[in-house]
Amino acid sequence: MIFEKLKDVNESDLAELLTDFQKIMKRESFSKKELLHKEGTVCNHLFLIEKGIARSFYYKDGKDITAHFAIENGTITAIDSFIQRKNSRYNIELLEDSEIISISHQDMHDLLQEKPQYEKYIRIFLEQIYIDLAERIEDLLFHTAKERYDKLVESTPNLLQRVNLKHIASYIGITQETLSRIRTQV
Amino acid sequence: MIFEKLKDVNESDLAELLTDFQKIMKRESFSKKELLHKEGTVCNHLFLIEKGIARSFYYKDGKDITAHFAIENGTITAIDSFIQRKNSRYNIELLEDSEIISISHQDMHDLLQEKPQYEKYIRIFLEQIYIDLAERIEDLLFHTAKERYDKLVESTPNLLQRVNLKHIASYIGITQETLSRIRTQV
DNA sequence: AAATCTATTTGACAAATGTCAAATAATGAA
DNA sequence: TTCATTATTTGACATTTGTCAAATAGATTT
Repeated sequence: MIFEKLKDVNESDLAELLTDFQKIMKRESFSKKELLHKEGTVCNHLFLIEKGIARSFYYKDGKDITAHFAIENGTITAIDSFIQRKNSRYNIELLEDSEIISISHQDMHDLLQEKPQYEKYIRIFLEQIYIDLAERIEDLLFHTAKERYDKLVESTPNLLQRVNLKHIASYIGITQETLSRIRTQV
Repeated sequence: MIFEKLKDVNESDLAELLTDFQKIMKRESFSKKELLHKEGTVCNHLFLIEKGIARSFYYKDGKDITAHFAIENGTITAIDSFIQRKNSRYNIELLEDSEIISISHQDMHDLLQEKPQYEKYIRIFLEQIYIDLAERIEDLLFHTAKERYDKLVESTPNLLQRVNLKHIASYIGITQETLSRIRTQV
């Protein structure tokens, strides 16, 4: 299932939506370290990870900060830019050789114009990612670095094997050294 | 303008939407300290603040944590519960005597069934609040407590005069004592 | 395998923030 | 106004996390 966030919606409606979305999806292979999106430009695509792993990141005081990871069946884009049509501060980078499906903003916009009944699913998608984000805020506010780390490991067990420690560290808002120390604690 | 987040959309479309939404809006007066929503129940309303101020909060290890403030023209709900139709961890409390407009989930659902063209506006609304939330995450991750405080003061200057320090402190993720010290620094 | 590059860990110390208790200030009720 | 309650500030100290430098471990290339 590609639109992971829509998995609970009515299946027959969804089938039609998928058919229409298939038409505007473009599948492509990319190598590790390639950028799907570069900062300073408007992000015109929503990416679905079919195989592989991607992260969005940006630079804060010269430091590379991971904002989001996406693995198989997940989605990623420079969300602020994709929504607001303004230049993005984010880069999107592949951390493994990957198979990526991309949907252009324009195509999606056109499809929604043509079939406004799909707005509902976009709305549901947004609701889901909003909830995810709200949970992340709670996490940052009310859990220690160790708790955040444990929670991430639990929710995405094999992320650690696939991603550098420094990316995990910046994602949970701590330095690499602190994360290293946390891991060795019993 | 009540739907603050929709202010950039096409005005003629919006006028019709507003007319329809007016029909499902209920205006009510509440006193300071009243709860618009109580934790442990499903939140069935979206609230618009016409006059006054509200906050959503919950308890973490016995401590009262503010998740969100809403002042005039803003919206508030127990968003996780409103979206997912499950019991909420949040309470919504009024911090002043207030005039509140409420929209029931059911009425909104029915209206969207009847006029699916409005889905688009809900989508835009969600996009906007998603961006707000994403900014809040960046804020928490990459700004010091003092920077977060200054930013809040700048974005909502009179919040301080209207809200207890402890609520501001928990909102920006620090203790009341730390906030008190931050404020006296030059 | 050796050399090189990259990732992770460790040490020593500094800075930021938290905790708990108490003092002071502000507010609201009698 | 006075008293009682609530809000804010301050002090002393503990804990968490950051910074910078160096050491070690692991991976990749030759």
